[in-house]
Amino acid sequence: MSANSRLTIAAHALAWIGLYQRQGHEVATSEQIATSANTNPVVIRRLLGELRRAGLVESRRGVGAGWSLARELESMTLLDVYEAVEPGPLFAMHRTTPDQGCVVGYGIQPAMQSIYEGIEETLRHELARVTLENVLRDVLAAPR
Amino acid sequence: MSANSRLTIAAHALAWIGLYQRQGHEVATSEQIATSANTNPVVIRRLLGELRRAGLVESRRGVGAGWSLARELESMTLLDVYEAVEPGPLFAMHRTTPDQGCVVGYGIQPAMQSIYEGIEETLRHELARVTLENVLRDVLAAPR
DNA sequence: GGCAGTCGCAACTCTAATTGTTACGACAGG
DNA sequence: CCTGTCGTAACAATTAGAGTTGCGACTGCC
Repeated sequence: MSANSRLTIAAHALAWIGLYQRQGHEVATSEQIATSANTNPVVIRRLLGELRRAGLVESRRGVGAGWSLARELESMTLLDVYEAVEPGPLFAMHRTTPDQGCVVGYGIQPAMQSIYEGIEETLRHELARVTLENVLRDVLAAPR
Repeated sequence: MSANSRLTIAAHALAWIGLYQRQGHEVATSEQIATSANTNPVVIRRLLGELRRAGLVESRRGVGAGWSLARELESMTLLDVYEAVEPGPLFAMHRTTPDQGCVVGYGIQPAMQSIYEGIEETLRHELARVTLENVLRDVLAAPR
């Protein structure tokens, strides 16, 4: 599983913007964030675009353009970020419909679906317990 | 996320073998299971091979060959299956190392790592609560 | 009004993982 | 020896994500 660093990069970007603003700057550019995350500015803009749609950040255009937080880091959780950047469910069903003439083939999808839903609900709960403020604090607490 | 139906297919196969054995048969072939799951027998053999390494199933070769359960369905949980068939962690880090000269780039990976570990631990707990016997019961309970 | 810096977005390539397919040797019972 | 099935390797097909390039849109400043 998981060739999927979207949540990590999104948290990185938010922590970076938050810290930068606390240092007195108004906006951060996708270029600066991309340098810190060691990736391409367009990748950052795409992710931040999804976060903007979710109401977590804002962007300005024109000269002195860039990104800023739409809310305090304390009020954002990893669940907000997860829902903004992760499209699909955690576990997938069969990619082709199983044999509906077989008892197992017929019943397996509803069975797994409801099991998976319960698990994803628990995952959401866990993600909701971590705020981006927590993340930034942990980041700054790393020993040098 | 998730172009990943391995856990689903593995659970399907185990439920199928379990039910087939309860109907009095000794072994199930990868061909039969593949028909029920609507996929290729080699895909099933590969998955069951991983489950065999984990001690969940056994295989016979020669004439009358096939697969059978190594333990009762009640004693297998989705966690056993998950660990047998899913290689990596749920969430990935950056694919390239972030800028170690930046405070955020330096601290983000340990921070996210420890958060993710806690979340995966919770996920494991949830998966361990569901036995394959539960799955088979749910499968058979599907309304026709 | 023109210039410069940055976002917005589309289109494309590159890479990696999973799945599907084909092929063939190994094995065991009749 | 023949047959059916596993074991496994090799390769193609599919998909998702990440990376790149290009260019129009926007806005503050000169």
